[in-house]
Amino acid sequence: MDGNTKSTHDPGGLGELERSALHVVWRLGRVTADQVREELDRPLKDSTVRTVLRRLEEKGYVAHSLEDRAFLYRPAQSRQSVAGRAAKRIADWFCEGSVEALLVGMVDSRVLDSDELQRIAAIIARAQNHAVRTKEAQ
Amino acid sequence: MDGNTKSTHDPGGLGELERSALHVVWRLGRVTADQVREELDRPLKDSTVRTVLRRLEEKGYVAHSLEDRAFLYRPAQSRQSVAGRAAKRIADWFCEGSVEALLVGMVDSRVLDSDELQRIAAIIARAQNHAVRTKEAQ
DNA sequence: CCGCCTGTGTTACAGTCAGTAACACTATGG
DNA sequence: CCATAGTGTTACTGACTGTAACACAGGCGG
Repeated sequence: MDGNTKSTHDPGGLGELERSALHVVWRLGRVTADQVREELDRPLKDSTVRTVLRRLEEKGYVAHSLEDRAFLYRPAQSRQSVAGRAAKRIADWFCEGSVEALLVGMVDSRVLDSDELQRIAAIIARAQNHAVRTKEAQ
Repeated sequence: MDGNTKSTHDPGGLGELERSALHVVWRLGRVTADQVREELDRPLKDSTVRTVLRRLEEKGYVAHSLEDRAFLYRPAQSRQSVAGRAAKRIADWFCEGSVEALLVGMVDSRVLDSDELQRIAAIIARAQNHAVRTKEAQ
């Protein structure tokens, strides 16, 4: 088992509890471990939640600062960014990196409707243009 | 502990070797375990590859049939389908199921360019319409 | 001044999964 | 009837995650 096989796993993969905790951090913005614990449906010990948050921090998903001698966690990456890069990984894994192929796959497997795709593309384009114009105007 | 926590993992998640093997199956279409082994860069024992293929079958990614008293593996799901549904999972996990939000995230995190998205959407729409018209014509 | 409360640091264990492979078994052709 | 080719079974290891206990430190009320 030479073990050199390099992180056999999805790097930065998240367990279910880790995702739930991350969601809480995203939702509330700045939270203590205890607040996270309260938000989670499962009854968990304090130390459990703190461990999860620490691991999330090690993985770069959240960050913390000391506020009033207590840890305040906050997101280190936006939901969007995480989602976007996760999608990119999927494209890398199954579409040789082609995002186009991924979109085709989504339409193909009825995860996404072709009309909807066009609609969304238009919306995004508009938002983008608007942002650009707004920035240029300043 | 209690162990009821339901598959703490990415369901249907694939390891690196499993993905590689699956790619070989997709590429060659119908293969024996030994052919897969030859295609893989890593030097692996026959039994290793057979185990991987068996697990891929258990997970529903490939299927096999006996041909000339040897196992011939073939894909059970298309690359597209797997990619599409993997993307859907990402949307479920990080975008509350909204594929739209996922696409926004991809543009946002520069995985996908807004213009490119529009271009792709147009291409897919054309392909779709063409397919529909072709089918209707028959 | 001292123990208590609150919050952090550290360590650990069990379950699951993926990578890897040895060994046992069976049928088939020579 | 045996060698060979191919399948079935079982196992071990390391990583990752869920889960938590226990230990430690610094203010605060008495």
